[in-house]
Amino acid sequence: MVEDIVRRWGYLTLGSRMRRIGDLLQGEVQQLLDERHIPVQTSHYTLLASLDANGPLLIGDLAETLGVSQPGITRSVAQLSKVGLVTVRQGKNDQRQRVVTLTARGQRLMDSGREDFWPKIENCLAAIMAGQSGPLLEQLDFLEDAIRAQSFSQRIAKSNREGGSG
Amino acid sequence: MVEDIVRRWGYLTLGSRMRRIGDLLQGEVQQLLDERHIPVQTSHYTLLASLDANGPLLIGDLAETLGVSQPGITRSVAQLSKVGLVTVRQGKNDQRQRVVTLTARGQRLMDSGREDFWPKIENCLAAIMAGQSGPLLEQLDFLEDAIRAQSFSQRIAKSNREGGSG
DNA sequence: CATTGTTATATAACGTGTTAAATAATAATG
DNA sequence: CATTATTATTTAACACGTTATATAACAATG
Repeated sequence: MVEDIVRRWGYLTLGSRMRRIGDLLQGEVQQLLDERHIPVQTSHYTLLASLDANGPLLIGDLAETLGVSQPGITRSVAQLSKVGLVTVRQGKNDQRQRVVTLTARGQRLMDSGREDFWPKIENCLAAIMAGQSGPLLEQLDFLEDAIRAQSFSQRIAKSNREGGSG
Repeated sequence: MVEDIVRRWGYLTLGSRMRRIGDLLQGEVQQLLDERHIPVQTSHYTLLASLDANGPLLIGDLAETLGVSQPGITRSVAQLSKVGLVTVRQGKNDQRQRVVTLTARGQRLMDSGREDFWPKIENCLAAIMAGQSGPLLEQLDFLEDAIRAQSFSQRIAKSNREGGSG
């Protein structure tokens, strides 16, 4: 049996470790989006949510808000525009600028997300991590195990059966 | 001023958050590798380290150990083989298998890493995170701020000046 | 022993991030 | 006002992960 190097080596491989857990988490969220037939990639969802929170933004502002590079935003916006969730128009005073705005459909998506989808994820992770307060590496072990043990989808279904509203 | 959505939204965006910090960390390690003229990508380094720890491994074993997909390993091994850090030979009994082995040069790289490079990273992160034991999100805030405040390279240079051996 | 299934690896196609260089609008300067 | 620098965005090339599928060797079965 071969051991999981990335995990055992602690800080030395923390970078790989965090990316790996990040991927896992994004996968879980993607599954939830797919189940709800929300036609969006997890990464794009964050972009839409930023527009929902801040109103129309420039490409550069989005890059700054989301902490990714500008070319990444250009590509995401192009895809979201193609599926009709955002529109892009030129800046009024400065014609270099591109202003990205939620369409009515995009806005509806965010409205329902705010009410239903977002709290579910928030609760799910809050429940997993409740009471955890120790060294980072231990909390990461715990989180990774928990995600692999039961999907968010299952957790949410279970909490619906038990609690109703939570 | 636009706020950092990924950070403020806590658990909802934890996936993006962890990937982002993972990328940051890998970038820091990459910088250290570059400074030492170690001609390897951070991600490849883990693969080499696994071979160092476990001895020769099959492609599939590497995938399992490192927690990445098998095609990813195939590609990494091809690149490492091209730069002469590993060799690949066919399995003796089972000709489908490919056995990946460190070359002498690869082994030397790992030997020096074990003595010099790895402890530096370990110490660097241990120093940053020393005493941190609270909710995951707070520790992530702390870690991200710390990395952005001072590079690993600077931290290590500083600790060399002060402590000598640490 | 030809056929069929399984296993180990490779290849292809894609997603999504990056940096570097190109483009085009604006601002600044002689 | 022509020229040069700066800024906002796009395009291109690459890194590296994924999943789905192809290939080729091995194992099992009639």
